[in-house]
Amino acid sequence: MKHSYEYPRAALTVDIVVFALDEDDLQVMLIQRDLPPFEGQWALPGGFVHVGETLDEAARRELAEETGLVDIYLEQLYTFGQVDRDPRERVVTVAYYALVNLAGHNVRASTDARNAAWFPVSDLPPLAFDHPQILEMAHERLRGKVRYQPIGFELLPERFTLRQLQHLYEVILDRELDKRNFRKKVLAMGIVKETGEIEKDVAHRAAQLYRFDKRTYDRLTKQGFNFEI
Amino acid sequence: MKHSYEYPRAALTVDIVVFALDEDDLQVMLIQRDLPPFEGQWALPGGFVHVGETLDEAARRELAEETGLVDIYLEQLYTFGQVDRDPRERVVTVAYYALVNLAGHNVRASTDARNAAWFPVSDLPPLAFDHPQILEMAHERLRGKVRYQPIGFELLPERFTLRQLQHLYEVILDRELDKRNFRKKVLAMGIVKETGEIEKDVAHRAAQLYRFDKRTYDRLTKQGFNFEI
DNA sequence: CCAAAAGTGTTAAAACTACACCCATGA
DNA sequence: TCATGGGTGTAGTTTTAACACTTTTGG
Repeated sequence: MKHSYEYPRAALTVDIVVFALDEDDLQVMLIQRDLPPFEGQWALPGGFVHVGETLDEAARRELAEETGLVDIYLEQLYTFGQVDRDPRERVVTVAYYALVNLAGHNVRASTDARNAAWFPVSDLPPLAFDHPQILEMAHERLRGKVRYQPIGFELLPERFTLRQLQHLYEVILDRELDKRNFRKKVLAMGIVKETGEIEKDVAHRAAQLYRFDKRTYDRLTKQGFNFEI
Repeated sequence: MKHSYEYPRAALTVDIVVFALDEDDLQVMLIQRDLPPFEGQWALPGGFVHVGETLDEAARRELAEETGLVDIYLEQLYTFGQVDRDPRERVVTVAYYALVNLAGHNVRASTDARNAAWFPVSDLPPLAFDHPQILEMAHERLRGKVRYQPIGFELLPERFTLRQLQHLYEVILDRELDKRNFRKKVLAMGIVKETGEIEKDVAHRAAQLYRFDKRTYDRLTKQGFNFEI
């Protein structure tokens, strides 16, 4: 207890909503708590911000420590400061959301005796603290953001089929899209490029593999473009 | 110095970017600092978050204390946590932005021996801390948000002319809009309603006064509508 | 040869853009 | 009567939405 201040101070934490996409669903990574409060319950990965690190650094550090995820897309979401959101004391948390492609990252199933697991956003266990609210806001932000920035690509492997891309949008936006119109739109925009390769080991006609063309995207973004699908 | 913790803690503040609209410009309210660091320089209104209040409450309280503004549109922007953003010690700030209509609010010119004043965003004085960065992000958010939510109405008096509304969009988006197309679009959307009243004391034909129709807006928002102008 | 997904065009409706003149008012 | 901004319509273009069949491949 060597650190004293004239006025009481809130503790500062970060919490991260990590999204990934599997065959059918948008998934979220949760950690099973091994300490009170909410011992045994599921919660978002996160932890205290050190006094010598930025908020982004804290989020990446906690993510690495608790889930093993590194080098992923990460963006600040919102800061939650309800007075009683933590039963122990005043804790303000800066929430982040992150996007990963399941193929490219090995997720540690368990770390520090903690249990980490993926859950579909449509079927979540009870969550600790105000984490349901944080998760809901992250999901809404993802739905909104995907309309005017192609961040969705972060959820796919480097090479992907147009079907995968369409599926991604259908899952995030929660509605069906017309295949022909979707392809027309995406190809006309020029933000994906053919790789010349095709899918392997599928029990039907193999699809072309595409990659995200960041150069074209960056150019379009500066002019302010609309990614409505 | 009675408040002790096991680990060092960052101080937590709020800062608010208050936008208003005058005849020609988008304006921002600034406060002249009367204490070091940056004594005498202009800065965003803001201050420390008390341990017993939420972040929103802190922002509204500081705004009332420093500028006299109450009951205005206020929304959280982003949390800034660079380690060295305050030269004294680690300070994390939760930034907000606010929108006011100049007609409806009396702004205290000076409070607590502080000096408060409006500056056009296009011509700002040097600012303390990382406040230029905060202000830039707030401006960008306003530009972006105005495209899919009619928050711009907060900058106008309750009754306004379509010319005023168009001018607002022109200032925020920083480009000229076609008068006929603008009117067509706004009226077709149905989010403004005629009041039957007309402007007074103008040296030309008096314009119809309209008011924002929040009911229609709320209905449209739920269906996810597009306010691109 | 069957199942499963890939791939491909057209048409009608809606939305958008560009553009110019007369009107009402107060000074 | 003049200066100032208010108010109005149309036509060409672009964008969007709806819609079904053939092709390829592996099992």
